Amino acid sequence: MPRAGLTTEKVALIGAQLADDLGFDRVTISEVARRAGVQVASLYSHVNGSDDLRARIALVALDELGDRGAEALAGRSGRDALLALGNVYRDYATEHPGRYDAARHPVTGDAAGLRAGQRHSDMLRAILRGYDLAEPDQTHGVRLLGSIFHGFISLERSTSFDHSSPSSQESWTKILSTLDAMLRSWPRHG
Amino acid sequence: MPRAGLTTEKVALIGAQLADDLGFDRVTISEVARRAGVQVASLYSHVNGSDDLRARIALVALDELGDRGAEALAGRSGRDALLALGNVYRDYATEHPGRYDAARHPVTGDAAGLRAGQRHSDMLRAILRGYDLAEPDQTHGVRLLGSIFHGFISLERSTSFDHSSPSSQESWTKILSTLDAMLRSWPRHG
DNA sequence: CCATCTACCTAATGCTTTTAGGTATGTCGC
DNA sequence: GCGACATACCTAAAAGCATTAGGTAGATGG
Repeated sequence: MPRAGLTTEKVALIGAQLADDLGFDRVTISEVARRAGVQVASLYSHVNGSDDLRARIALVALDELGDRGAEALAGRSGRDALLALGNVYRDYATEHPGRYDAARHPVTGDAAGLRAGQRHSDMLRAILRGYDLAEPDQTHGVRLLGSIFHGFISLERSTSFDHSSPSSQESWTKILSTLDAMLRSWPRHG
Repeated sequence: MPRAGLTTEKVALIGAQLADDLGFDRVTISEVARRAGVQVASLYSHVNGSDDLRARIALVALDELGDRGAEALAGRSGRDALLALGNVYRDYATEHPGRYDAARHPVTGDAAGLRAGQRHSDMLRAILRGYDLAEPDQTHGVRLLGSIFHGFISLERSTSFDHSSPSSQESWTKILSTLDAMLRSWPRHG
């Protein structure tokens, strides 16, 4: 029997695929082993148990999202940047629902997780450079952006918006436009 | 041995308590049985397996949240209503983190779940009566409200906002004020 | 007080997680 | 090529959770 040649990274990727297929909360070491063509116990050389596997899937997702976000933000600012990053998150959640859930999973205390999270808040802050916000309003703005992005995507995915008019897409567009207007006129609402 | 006198409702409440103690994703039929002082198999007379238990916990949370929301909205309108309902959600998430997660759990296809969800979107729509929004903007507004409420609470609870200035509370206040302003000036954004 | 209902039980099966310790495969220095 | 090492993978076993089948006993109502 030829060996599978697994690494920690490959195990995490198989887990990410599994999350997209079955849902993040249905990810199991056993199923990863099955898909890798390997005995269950063998995975414990690569991953430190079930929680560690989930944390590594989260990291995969955060990194992929970070890469897409960075590319989307390059050369854009203001409203364009806002729409571009929002769509990156939303499209990623559609394409990779399991990975998106993983990314929203609290990665408590992990250094790599903190760094990945930092990267995302840095991107949000970069968007705000196109608006005229000084601290502490800039931080409030980062939190507002994060709340709307993740809140909308979460509600949309829980099918709360389904089967009703206007379409979810219309609301998304309208909300981001309103958010843009809000950020532009922020100082006046002090 | 005196019998425990369980009902489906009591099992769901024990599950809800368990969710708050250990986390919603750590809720297990075995642990509920342990806390109820009953054999595991006995729970299957009250609950239709693990997924059904989780769905019933979600329903407990949605109902409790609905009751608190209805009370908070009584006699308030506009900005007051907005702040009151927002604080209901946020405080509930702080007091009952496991139940809050349960409430955000998609309850697919259940009639009671749909009804409970409807109640919450009705409350959001009631808030918007204090602002001057005609359809389809009213629906957009409901979705914006839901996104910000749940998005902020979710991010705040994943500790993304910890250990930094300004405080999470300041951002919450500021964001709700901004939201109020967004809704008041909505028509002008055509 | 007898019949009925049902809350609760024991027993058994199968799945997942995790640890302990052994085997064999790939690689590197000589 | 050939020992020697690292480690990817294995078997085995123990423990926990989910679920089903079928039986027992405590409450309820006529």
